Amino acid sequence: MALTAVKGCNDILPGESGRWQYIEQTARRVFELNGFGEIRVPIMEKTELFCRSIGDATDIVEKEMYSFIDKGENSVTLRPEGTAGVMRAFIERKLYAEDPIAKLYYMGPMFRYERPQKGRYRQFHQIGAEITGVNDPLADAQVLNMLTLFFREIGLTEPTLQINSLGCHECRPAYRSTLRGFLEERMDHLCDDCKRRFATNPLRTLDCKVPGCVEMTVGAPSVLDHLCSGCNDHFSRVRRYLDLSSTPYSINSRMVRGLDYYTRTTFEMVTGLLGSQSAVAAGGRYDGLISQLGGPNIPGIGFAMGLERIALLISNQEFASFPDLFIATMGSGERDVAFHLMDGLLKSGIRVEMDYEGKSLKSQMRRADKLKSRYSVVIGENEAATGRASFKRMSDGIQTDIPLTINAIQLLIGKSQQ
RNA sequence: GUGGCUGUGGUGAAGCGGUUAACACGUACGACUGUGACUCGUAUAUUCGAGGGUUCGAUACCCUCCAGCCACCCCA
Repeated sequence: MALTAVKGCNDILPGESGRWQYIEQTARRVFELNGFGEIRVPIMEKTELFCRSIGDATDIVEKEMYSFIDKGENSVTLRPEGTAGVMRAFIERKLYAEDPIAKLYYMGPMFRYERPQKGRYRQFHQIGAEITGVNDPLADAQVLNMLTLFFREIGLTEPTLQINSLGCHECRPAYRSTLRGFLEERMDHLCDDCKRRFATNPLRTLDCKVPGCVEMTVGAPSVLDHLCSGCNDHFSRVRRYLDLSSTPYSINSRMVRGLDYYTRTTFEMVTGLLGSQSAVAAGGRYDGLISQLGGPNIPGIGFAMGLERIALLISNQEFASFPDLFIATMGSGERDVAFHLMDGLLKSGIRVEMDYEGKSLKSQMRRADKLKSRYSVVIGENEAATGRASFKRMSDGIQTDIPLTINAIQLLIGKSQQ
């Protein structure tokens, strides 16, 4: 194969795109119901934006970014996630000036230079939502309820909500050193990865899969026991609101984030059905991000969900649609008649296919069958002359003789539609 | 970046040193010269991911590369 797609980049073919449209439409409906408006931002940003928001020391920034120098010698990067660009726009376009409370959603491709595997690609797609300007845990709860509603609407009960609190800039550093102290004593028993994590991100040792590490961290101090009173109060109110709305969740005090900007509430929708990619949606609060990017001191909370992963979870559902009518023709003069008829029917919203190339009637009928057309009609000399034709219902072969007019056809097709 | 597995037509695959590269599905056309599905017929890989090597001979054995999948790291 001479020309192939870039590694880890996929084509979504017509047979599959219906599934994607369904996910996107459901998200739009649920998010807009909750008062969110779509924001469309570039898929490319200055590299610096991601370094400053996601964090210089994260894996995303250190090794996964698609960055390059453009002809103006600026370093630009294909966005590895959506929040940074949305917040950049929020600040740059001064959306906060009119209303500090913004509820925004976005969808589109993201890019990370990783080895592809199940449910993870170099170009992947996310749908995300953000609320700015609300400190109150009500915002956290609304976001979580909306996410839960989305999965219910999409027909999935499997992913379950897990929540945690990572504390704030006050209490997290203290917890970090407490945890380090705990780990230091067990250093010798930790795996090599965890020894490295000890330095870079000690919280990550808590969800290491190596049995030895799991064993060693059994009695590890929990973030939730080390929250400051503000964070503690915030987290308990989030839980209260979730209980109030009967939103199912579980607390996972070992849940960690890969991006630096998260504070307080973090959450994931997790599933056991996607191999090692368990998270189908994830997010959290990011109270310091906007000011860190040079904007006003406004809090935020949001999430992103992975379209590929959701598409895998609903891959058993069917989304195909079929023609209402297939017009077969006998000669070139009749094809003119058929084309004119097709045009009129299309303009009145009836989905029609016809033969394009003057094939045999047999071939045309086979095609009508293959396309799963509901009806077919043959237009020959007779029909063209009399203006009447037999419309065949493909499911049972029953033919109905009606005039070749838009109205009559509309009536026939509309009638059996219900 | 690391590891494991796999690469035969549009698809699923058999073949494992000498075959017309089996079979099935799909696709196209036909059997009815005005009607699909079922049935039947015909066609559909000069070539086995690419390049080397071993051999009289390699799709098969060896090496290198490439690609895909899955896993690790990390993550949606």
